Amino acid sequence: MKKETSILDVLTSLSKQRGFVFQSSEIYGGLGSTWDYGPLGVELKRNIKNYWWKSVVTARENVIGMDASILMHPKVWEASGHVDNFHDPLVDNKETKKRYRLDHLIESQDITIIKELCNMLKLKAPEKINEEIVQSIVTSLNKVSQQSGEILIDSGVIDPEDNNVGDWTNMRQFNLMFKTFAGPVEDSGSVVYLRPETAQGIFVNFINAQTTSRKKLPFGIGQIGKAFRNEITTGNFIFRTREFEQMEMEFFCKEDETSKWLDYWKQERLNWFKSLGINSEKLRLRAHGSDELAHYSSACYDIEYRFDFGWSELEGIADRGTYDLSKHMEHSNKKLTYFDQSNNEHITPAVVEASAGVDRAMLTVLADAFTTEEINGETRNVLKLSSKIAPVTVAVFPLMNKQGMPEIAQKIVDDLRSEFSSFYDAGGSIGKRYRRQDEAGTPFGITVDHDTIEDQTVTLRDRDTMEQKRISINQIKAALSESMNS
RNA sequence: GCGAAAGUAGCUCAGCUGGUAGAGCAUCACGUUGCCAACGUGAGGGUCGAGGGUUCGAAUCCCUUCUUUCGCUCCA
Repeated sequence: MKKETSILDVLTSLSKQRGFVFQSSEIYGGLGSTWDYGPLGVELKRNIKNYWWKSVVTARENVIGMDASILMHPKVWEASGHVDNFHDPLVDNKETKKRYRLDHLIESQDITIIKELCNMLKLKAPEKINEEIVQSIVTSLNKVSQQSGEILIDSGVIDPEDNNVGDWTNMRQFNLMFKTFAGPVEDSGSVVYLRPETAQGIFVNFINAQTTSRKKLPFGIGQIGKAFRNEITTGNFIFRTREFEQMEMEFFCKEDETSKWLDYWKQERLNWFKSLGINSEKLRLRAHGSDELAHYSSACYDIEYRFDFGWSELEGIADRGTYDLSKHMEHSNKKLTYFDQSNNEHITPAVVEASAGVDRAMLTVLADAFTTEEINGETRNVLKLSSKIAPVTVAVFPLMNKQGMPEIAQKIVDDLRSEFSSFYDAGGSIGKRYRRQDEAGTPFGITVDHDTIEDQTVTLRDRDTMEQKRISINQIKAALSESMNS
C-alpha cells in the first residue's frame, strides 16, 4: 500500500470537519473503535434507517416490525449457540509473531502430530483428521489452558509460516460477547450479555408477533437496533466496530421454500443499495462457500461493496433453516410452531435472514458519493448523496444581505422546514455557500435575488449539475417533492 | 492481543542536532462585492495524546500508557 491519501482518510477528516462522525470520548483520548454521529451524521444515519424501514417493513403487507431489548435472558445465547460457538481460541507463535485460530492451526498439522497431541491429552488416537477430533483437542486444551502452550510445543505443532515447531503461547479464548451483570450484585447468577445480533430478539418473539399481527406464512419481522461484539480487531473507520447497529429482517416460510425466498431477498436487498444511487459496478452478490457458512446456515449470500480497502460485506442474506426456532423450542420447552391450515399440520417455520449493518451502509453511501471535481481551475468537493437520504435536502440563500432578501429567504426556509430538512445560510459569498452545501451533500439550493422582489421567483440549483432554473416561490415544494421521488 | 508506523490549532501539516510553538484552510466580526471556495482589516483557538523521567531548560531524548492506521484473526 502506498502512502497516498485514501478515500477513508478523506472521509474521516471530512466527517470530523463537517459533523458527520466524531471519535467517541475524544476529549479523554478516545475510546477504541467507538464513534459518535454528529449533527449531519445523525440525519444521514436516521434517513438510511428510515428508508430501510419503509422499503422492508411498512411498504410490505407481509412484513411487520418490532423492537426488542438489548439485554435478554442468558439462555437465549445458549440456545442460539453463541455461548458455545461465539469465541475464538487463539494462540501466538512468539518466534514468528503469527497468530492462529487454534482449530485452524490443528487442522493444518500432520497426522503424526495430531496423534501425539491426542496421546498427551489422553484422547483416543484418530485414524484421520476430521472436525470432530479437532474440536475435542481444542476442548481438552482449553481445560488445561495454562499448560496448553507447553503441550503444543512438546507435541511438535508446526507453524505453517516457517515449517518449524512454534514457540507457542498458551491458548486464549476471545469471547466475542460482551458480558455484564444485571442487578446490584455481581454474581454469576445475574450474568447477562449485550446482544451480539438483533435476530434472536425476533426469534424469541416469533409467537407473540405472529399471533398479535395475525400474519400467515410466509411473512417477515424486521428490526433495527444496536448490537455488540467484542471484536479482536476493529478498524476501517466505522466499518468494523464493537458497538454497531443492524437492520435485520427474518422472513419465516415453509422449509421447502427457503431457496425461493433466499433468491427473492438477495435481489431485493441488492436493488435497495442500487436505489440509493450506489455505483452498481462496485456492488456484487457473493455466494458463501461451504467452508464459510456459519453453524446455523445452509446457504448464504453477501452483498459486497468495493471499498478502496477491498470488497467488503455490507449485508448477509442467509438461509437459517429451522435452526433458530428449533433450538429455542428445545431450550425453552415452549412451542414455537405454526399451524398450517392447508395441510392441517403443525410445522416449524424456516427462516431467511437479511442482515445489514447500518454503519456500513452509511460508510458505503459516503464513500460512493464523495467526488472531487475540477471547476474553473478550482477543486470542488461534492457528496453526491441520494436526495432520499441526504442530511439536508434544501439550503436557502439570499444573494445579498440587503434589499429585504434575507427576510424573504428566511420566510421561505421557515415554510419549508416542516416538510424538508432545510438550512439557511447568509455567510460569505454565494459561491462559497454553494460549495459548503456541496460538501455536505445537500442536493438542492434556493437563492433569493433581485428578481424575487419583482416577481416572487427564486433559482433552484441542482448540486450535481450546478444548473439553475427559475421557479416561483409557491412551486418550491412541488419541485422538491418531484425531484426527490424521481 | 502481537508486529510495524503515527499522534503538534476544528482540518491538513511544518517545527533541522533539546532553548517554553507556526503556516494554509476553516470559524467569528467589520468593510467591500454580488450566482459558483473573491478581497481587505482584525479576532478567537494549542499546558504539542496522557503520565513519569533525564536536563538549568523537553513538542524534540528515555520509559509507561491511551488512541489511530496497516497486517494476522473475525464479522453486520
